[in-house]
Amino acid sequence: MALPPKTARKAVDAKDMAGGDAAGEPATLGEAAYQRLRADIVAGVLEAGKPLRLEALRQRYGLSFSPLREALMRLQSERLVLSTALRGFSVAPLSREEIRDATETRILIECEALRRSMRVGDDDWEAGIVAAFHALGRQVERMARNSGTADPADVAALEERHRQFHHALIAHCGSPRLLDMADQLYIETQRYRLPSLVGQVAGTPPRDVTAEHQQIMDAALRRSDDAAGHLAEHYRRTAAAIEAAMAGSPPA
Amino acid sequence: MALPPKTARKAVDAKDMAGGDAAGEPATLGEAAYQRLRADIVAGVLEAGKPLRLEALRQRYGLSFSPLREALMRLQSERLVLSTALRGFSVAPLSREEIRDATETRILIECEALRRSMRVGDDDWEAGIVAAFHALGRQVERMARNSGTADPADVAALEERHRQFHHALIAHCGSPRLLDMADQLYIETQRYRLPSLVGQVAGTPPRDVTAEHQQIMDAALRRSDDAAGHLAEHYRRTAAAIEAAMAGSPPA
DNA sequence: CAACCAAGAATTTTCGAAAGAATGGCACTC
DNA sequence: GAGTGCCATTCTTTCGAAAATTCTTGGTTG
Repeated sequence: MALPPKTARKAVDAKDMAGGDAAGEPATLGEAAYQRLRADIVAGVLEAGKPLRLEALRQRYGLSFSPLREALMRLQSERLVLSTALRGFSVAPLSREEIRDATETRILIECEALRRSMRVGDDDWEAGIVAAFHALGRQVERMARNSGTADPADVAALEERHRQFHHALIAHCGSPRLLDMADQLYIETQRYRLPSLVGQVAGTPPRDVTAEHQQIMDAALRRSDDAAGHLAEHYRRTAAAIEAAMAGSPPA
Repeated sequence: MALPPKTARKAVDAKDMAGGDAAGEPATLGEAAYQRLRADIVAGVLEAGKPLRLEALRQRYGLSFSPLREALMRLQSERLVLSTALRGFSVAPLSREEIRDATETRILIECEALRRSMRVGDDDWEAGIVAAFHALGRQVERMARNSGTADPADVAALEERHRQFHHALIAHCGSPRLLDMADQLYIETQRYRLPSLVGQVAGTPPRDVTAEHQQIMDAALRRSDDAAGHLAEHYRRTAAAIEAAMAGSPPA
C-alpha cells in the first residue's frame, strides 16, 4: 500500500505549499521550535520537571525569544509544558496519576470515536485499518529480525506506524474535536510509552501486542461491540506496563 | 482613544497566588491580551470569520506584537482562532457542524465526569452544587423582575453563575483533563449560546431552564443513573435552540 | 479577453535590546 | 541568633524596528 499518490507538483517551487503543514518543512521558525521542543520533551532529552530557561533554549536551537515563547505557549496548552506567570516554563513532570488520567481519558475519547467510526465507516475506512495494520506488522518483523537493535530510526518508524494504526481505527468518527483530542493524548502518552519501548520491562506478563492489535482490528471490521472493549484493554495493559516500569526505576 | 500611558505595572505581592490566575488580575500583558481577545471573540465583538490583523489589534488593545501573538497562539489551540502559516490569524467561523460537534463532545466529556463525580462525590460536592444552583436561581429571579433588561452586567453575572453550576456538577470527577476539556468546551459553546441568551428565540418550544437544572441536580444528588441523561438532554435542547436561531437569522 | 509577470504595498514573522520581576545573599536590627 | 529589609543578579516579559513573505495592482502578451 502506498501513501496517497503524490500528485506531481511543480517541482520548481516547494515554497508554494504555504499551509502550516504538520509533518513537512515547518513554514515558520515558531513552528520549527514547536516541533523540535515537542520531540525533545517526548524523547526525554529535556527532562521532566526541569525548568526551561529561555537563554538556554535560545542557544540550543539557535532561535530568538519570540518563536520560542510561541512554541512554549502552545506546548503548555498541550500539557507538555508548565508555566507560571513571571517565573517561566518547565517540562511537565511525569507521574503515576498523570499516566492514569491520560490513559483513561484516551479510552473515553477513542472508544467513542471508534464506535462512531464503526457506525459509519465505509470500505476506505476498513482499507485504511488493514493497510496500517499490515505496515505496522512489517516494521515489527523487521525489528524482530535484527533483534536487540535500538536503531533510533527504526524506533521512530515503529512509533509512526503505531500511531497511524490507532488513528486509522477512529479516522471516520466525523468529529474534528475527538480526533484532535486523540492526537494530543497520543503525544502525551508517547512520553510515557517511549522509555518502556526501548528496554523490555521485566516482571510484566509477556505480551503479544500484535495479537492485541489484530483482535481490535478484527472486532472493528466485524462491527462488533467488543472492539471498544479490546481497545480499552489494550491501553490499560500498556499503562500497567508503564507503571510497572516506573516503579522499577523511578526517574531521578 | 488615548495612547496607553506607561503606567508602572503593579507587582502582585501576594506570593501565594503566584499562578497564572484565571479570573483575577492578569499578571502579564500576554495573559491580559488572551482574556480580552477571548472575551471579545465570545461576545462577537470580533466577528466570526473575519481576519485578525495584528496592526489593528495592536491599536485596539494598546499592546505590542509579542503578547498578542502569544494570546492568539493560545486561542488557536482552543479553537477560537484559526491561523495559517504566513497569512495570519482569523476568528474561527460559526457553523452548524461546529455547534453540533461541540455539543456532542461536551456531552461525552461532562456525562463521564458527572458519573465519576457521583461515584465519589462527598458532602462538599453536594453542597457546591446546591449553592451554585441557588445562586443561579437568584440571578434568574433578579433578571426576571426587571424583565426585558439587557444589562450587560446582569448577563455576565448570569453566565458566570451558570458556568459555576455546571462546573460544580463535575467538580469531583478527579480528572484534570476532563475538567480542562469541559472548561474549554464551555467557552466554545458560550460563543453560540450568548447571542441566543439576549433575544428569546421565537418558534422554539418554551423552555424552563431552571427546571431542567433542578432535574439534573436532583438526579445527581440522588446518584441516579438518569443524571447524565438529563444533562445530555439539557445540552441538546440548548443546541437545538441555537440551531433554530441560526436558521432564523444566519449571521452576515 | 484571459493569463501572466513584475513592482509596490501591506502584513506577518523575527530579532536584539531594554524594561520589569523574582531570587538569593548580605548587612543590619531587635 | 533569628528576623527583616535592601541590593545585585538572573530571568522573564515587552517593545519597536528590521527582515521575510504574501497580497495587490497595473501593465503586457498571446
